[in-house]
Amino acid sequence: MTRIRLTNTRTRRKEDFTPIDPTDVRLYLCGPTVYDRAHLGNARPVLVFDVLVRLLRHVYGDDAVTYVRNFTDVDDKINAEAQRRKEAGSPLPLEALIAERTEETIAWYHADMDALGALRPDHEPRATGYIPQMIAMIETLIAGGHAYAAKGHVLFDVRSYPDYGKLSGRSVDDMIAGARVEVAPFKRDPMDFVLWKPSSDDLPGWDSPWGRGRPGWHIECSAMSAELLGDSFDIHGGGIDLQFPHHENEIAQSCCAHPQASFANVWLHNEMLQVEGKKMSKSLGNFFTVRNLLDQGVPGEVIRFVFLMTHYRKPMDWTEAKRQEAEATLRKWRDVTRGAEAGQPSSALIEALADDLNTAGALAALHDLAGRGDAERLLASAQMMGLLTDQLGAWSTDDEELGAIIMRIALERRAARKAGDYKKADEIRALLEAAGVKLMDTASDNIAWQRSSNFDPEAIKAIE
RNA sequence: GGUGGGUUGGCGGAGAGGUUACGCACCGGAUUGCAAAUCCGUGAAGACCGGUUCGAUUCCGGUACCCACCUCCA
Repeated sequence: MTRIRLTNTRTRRKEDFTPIDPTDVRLYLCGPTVYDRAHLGNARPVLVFDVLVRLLRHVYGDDAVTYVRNFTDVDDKINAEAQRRKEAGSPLPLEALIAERTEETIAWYHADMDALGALRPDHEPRATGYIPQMIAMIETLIAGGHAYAAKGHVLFDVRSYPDYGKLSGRSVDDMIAGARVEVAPFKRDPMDFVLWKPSSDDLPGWDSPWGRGRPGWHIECSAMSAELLGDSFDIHGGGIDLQFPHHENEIAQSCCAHPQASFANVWLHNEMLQVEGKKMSKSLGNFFTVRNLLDQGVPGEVIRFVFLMTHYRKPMDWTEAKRQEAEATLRKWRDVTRGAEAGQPSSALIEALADDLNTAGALAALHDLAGRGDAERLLASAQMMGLLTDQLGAWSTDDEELGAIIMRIALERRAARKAGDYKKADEIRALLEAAGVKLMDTASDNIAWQRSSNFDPEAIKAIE
């Protein structure tokens, strides 16, 4: 059996992966808060876990993996958007506006991640569907002396959990020293965090032993992972920015509520995304969503390829140059594999992926297969990484009408060449090239052409 | 201030204490009416300063610079 190695944030080491139950490998990925379109950075953990799940299914079997990714649909940003619509004159009640917002955002998210070739998880729980489990867990924490109610809130008592801070390598005292923490007067310790908070009448709320209120951010993941994967499961992940406080708090809640269990054995964290060397932020004007890229005509498969070029534990830079390189490589590989049947994935590829998801190394294995013209294995291996799938291939097949136009122009050029009129032949070639079509003369006299990055259908039509 | 990570050839980007990463670009050759594509081939690296070692880009320490987190954030 393939030995999978993963870098575990909890131990800060690359370790052999040993599932709790090889017939049911269980993973949890922190999913989006559904208040707006997914930005490009949101795609990174999704793609990391997508490759991981494909690898685990390959090694342990298609039915031996359970993948959970949540939707956070209780959040003040969602409430704010609903409030905005209400104030803009919507006749719907606030609860309906909130539901409307989360529903449309989830549909966008699905569409955008589908476009990147990411497999849907086995379960996509929503926080609002697990409120009773959260309340039960909070009651357990209070009973165990790890949480306390104060002024309609329930807070987790970080001093009650000696390992608090272990995941992120901080001590409670260090954090207090330098942090700008909001210190509510009813907190026993400034680092105590909210498990439950009261809701005013204009906010969504649920009845609880502490009055009408809503859960804090972190408790949902603890409750939902326990419900769907058990108190102990294999892998938990997300962006490195979630390491603290979100994952630290999840560990505190889950381990105190289930002291006999291990919670997540392996913690995987991906590094952040940059754009042209800078942090993606609204103020720098380089903030964009997955949908923005798709709408600009960047195929989802190209976006996926660019992400896979960089190891998940390193900062990844989205650049125009990479986009072009990815597109050119994919076109070449799609040409090589056109009409081929998928064979067996190469062992070099599996080994690269099994070595802490070394997707860059795996792409090198694909380059090797392409170079040797091994179309069957290239196809199977690329598909292991979610590339060269039928689902993602539409962008690389050309419009028939346009193809016919190009063919007619190319035939005219061929006639000119045959007649020895190289001046005319070269002119036609230059015109096509300016419109993004590269012509290639072949020995067999067939017409062959490729698009380049400046491909422009209107310009091509204008030539004829 | 605290914590964590990074610095590899023109660019992107991996692994490994000693043997070619790989891709793109470049250069040389084959091929071509000329190109393109393709094939063959040559170059080119590991921030800086020390240490360990027969040998370090790879391990350890220090310095510089960069980034992230500590506040909603994947």
